[in-house]
Amino acid sequence: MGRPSNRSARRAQILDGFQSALAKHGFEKATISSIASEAGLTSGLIHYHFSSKLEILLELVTTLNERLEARFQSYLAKASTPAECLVAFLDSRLAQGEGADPRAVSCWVTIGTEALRQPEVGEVYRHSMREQQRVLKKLLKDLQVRDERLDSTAAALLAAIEGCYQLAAAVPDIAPPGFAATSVRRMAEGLLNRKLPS
Amino acid sequence: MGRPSNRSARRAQILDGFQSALAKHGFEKATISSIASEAGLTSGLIHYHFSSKLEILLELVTTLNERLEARFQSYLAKASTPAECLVAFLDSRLAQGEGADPRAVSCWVTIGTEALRQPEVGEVYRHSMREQQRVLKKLLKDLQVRDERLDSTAAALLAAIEGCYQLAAAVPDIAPPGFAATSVRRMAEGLLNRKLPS
Amino acid sequence: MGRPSNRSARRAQILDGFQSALAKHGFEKATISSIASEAGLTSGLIHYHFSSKLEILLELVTTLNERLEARFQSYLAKASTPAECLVAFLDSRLAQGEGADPRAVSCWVTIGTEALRQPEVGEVYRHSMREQQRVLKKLLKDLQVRDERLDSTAAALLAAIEGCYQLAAAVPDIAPPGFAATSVRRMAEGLLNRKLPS
Amino acid sequence: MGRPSNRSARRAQILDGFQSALAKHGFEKATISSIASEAGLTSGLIHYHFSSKLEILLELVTTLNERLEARFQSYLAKASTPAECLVAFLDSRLAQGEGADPRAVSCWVTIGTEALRQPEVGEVYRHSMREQQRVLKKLLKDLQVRDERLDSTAAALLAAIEGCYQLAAAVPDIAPPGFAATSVRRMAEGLLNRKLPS
DNA sequence: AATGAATGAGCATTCATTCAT
DNA sequence: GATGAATGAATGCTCATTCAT
Repeated sequence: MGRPSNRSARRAQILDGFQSALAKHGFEKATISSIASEAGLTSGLIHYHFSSKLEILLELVTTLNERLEARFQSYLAKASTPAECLVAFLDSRLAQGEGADPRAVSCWVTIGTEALRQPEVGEVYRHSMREQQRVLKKLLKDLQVRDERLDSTAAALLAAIEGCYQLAAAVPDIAPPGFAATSVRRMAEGLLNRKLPS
Repeated sequence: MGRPSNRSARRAQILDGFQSALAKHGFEKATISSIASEAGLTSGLIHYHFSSKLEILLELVTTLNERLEARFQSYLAKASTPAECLVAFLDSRLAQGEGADPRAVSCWVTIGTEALRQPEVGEVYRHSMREQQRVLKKLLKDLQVRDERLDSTAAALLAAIEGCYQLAAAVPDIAPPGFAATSVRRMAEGLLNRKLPS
Repeated sequence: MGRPSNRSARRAQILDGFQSALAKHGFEKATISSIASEAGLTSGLIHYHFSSKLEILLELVTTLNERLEARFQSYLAKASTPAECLVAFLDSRLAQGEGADPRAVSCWVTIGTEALRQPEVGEVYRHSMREQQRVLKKLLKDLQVRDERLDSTAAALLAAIEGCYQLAAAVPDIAPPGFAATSVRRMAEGLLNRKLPS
Repeated sequence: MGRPSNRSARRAQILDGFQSALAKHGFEKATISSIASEAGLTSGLIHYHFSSKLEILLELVTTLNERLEARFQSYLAKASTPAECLVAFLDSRLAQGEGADPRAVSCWVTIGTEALRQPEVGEVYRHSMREQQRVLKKLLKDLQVRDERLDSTAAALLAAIEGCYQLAAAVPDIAPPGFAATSVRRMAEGLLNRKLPS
């Protein structure tokens, strides 16, 4: 009956190689053969599993989103009050330690820029940001944030998070490691005009 | 005797074409010929005035920094208290209206990603961020921020600004235009634990 | 499994095309596409098998050296006395007939000039000349040449050979074809102050 | 009446810059602007005085030939016997000391290779070699060399000289400096089957 | 005479993608 | 599934030459 399919394992392997190449070289310079070599495969095989470089990028966005969501759920498990839930969201994005992934941060920053050029990347990036905004708005609503402020408050938090990614990737020594989670919590306090649990 | 030099005018013209190409296509795809065509010049001339594409990028960073600094000085002229000075800094980066330049924001986001790959871009980008941090720390010190918090507070504000740039460029309709200045001021209030003038 | 490699055959084919292009146009003007067209291949393929034009040149030097050495060994097989061995060396470099290769001579003259500019070419060219000098010195020593004269005698013979190449390539009708082997043998006699077998 | 013409001085200055550039970079890479910069002039001026790079090269050949001829005449002034005249010829080409010019040697080697490609360079190079052969044949005839050997003997001496140039330029340490004049005299002795004065 | 801007063709090299095996 | 050869378009950069001043 032929050999068993290893399709999904190979695709994961390629995604992993792609992340390394993307973090190191950026999208344009993450050549198929650099991806292959990071993944320990030959270049011809990449196109057997993915029809184009863009398709790999799009799948990576999905993967990264799923990982973030999983991390959020795991933080959420320990939260009970609405304030703790918001902090869980922020921490799932910014806390150091288990689940933190500098390579993924680098990739995400790169994807964010690529979103400016490639319509399809823009689409999935915007979808991701809007989905996060939707989640945040629900959390903020539970914290009694007024409706007309929900959009901009959520957007501001997302901006702060993305900005922390950018700084972490590009100027890592501008502040002590781990400053991001604390600082964004404080910034959230400013936006909400109330204290949040630490 | 001899033909008069138009070097600096041409370089400015090329920089302008480069900004357009960079904002539209990103660094790799901002080809010399696309830069030339945006600038209304021939491609050979680009390399007559700049020795490499990288050199154009580096000069653009300088130019953008100078423009930001000039905008800051103009806002500063209307500020008197330390709190107003801080707001002047934030507004010079984020306010809509005179001096706001969406194309420059797009370029800056792209430069920030390019800083992850090209050492020389990384160097000037980090220099720019550290210089802004230095300025911010002085402003924060005047607002009685404790010394051990200066670094991370300044870094957090820079992160928020960079994040707003990213969102403005990639997901412009995530919040009403102009939300950034207001939101970052509120986030600053959270970091400082005090009100700021609007 | 997988497509069988034709790497070494292709590399040989490219080397052959390179020799033609080099002999006709010189190094700078032996463009990748002229090499490809001499070899009956497409230009992209050249860079699939060689990382740079320089690498092709360096490999050609190796090839030419090996061919000369092989020709020398074949002449040597018929030699018995030390004098005959020396003549075998000279003939392997200069005799017409089997193994003579005007195109290779042209290439070698070009390589000799390229050795003046490109450090890596200079290195392999000098290595080749020194190796030949080493061999010659051994032959000369067997002919009782005094130690303090070995270096300059060997160098003089090499100069005479290289000069014959240059003349053969650039002014072919300055003397009857085949004059070189005889003349250099006579010049060797002057250097050694003794007769050599013809 | 305008300013006085400096045409010939400028041409000489350009020729000098060209020699430096040619010796350093070879013909193809001796760019107009490198010539200009070696000459301390601006690039536009080169084409005011010479219509093309090739024209500069051709003029350089003339200049080098004239210099060699002058050196020969100065050596000849001290010669009386036919043998001394031949030695004067060889020494004018190879002796160290006054009039020796390593840069010119480098240029000549380069010109000799360029002669293989560019018809016009080939023409003047061959003309130069044939003219030298003509002179040599006269000198050899005075030494009683048989007519049927004149061509090849003269060619062999020219080959030895050109080969010494090549080695001096490309492998300078292959033999002690100044070995060339002595060695070529000995080689001439082999060709003539008689002693020559030292 | 002299300067330096401008042109445009040409080059080595890269790379996503296709395809034969 | 897998390999690696092959293609061909694209790109940054170079440079002789021309020309306006």
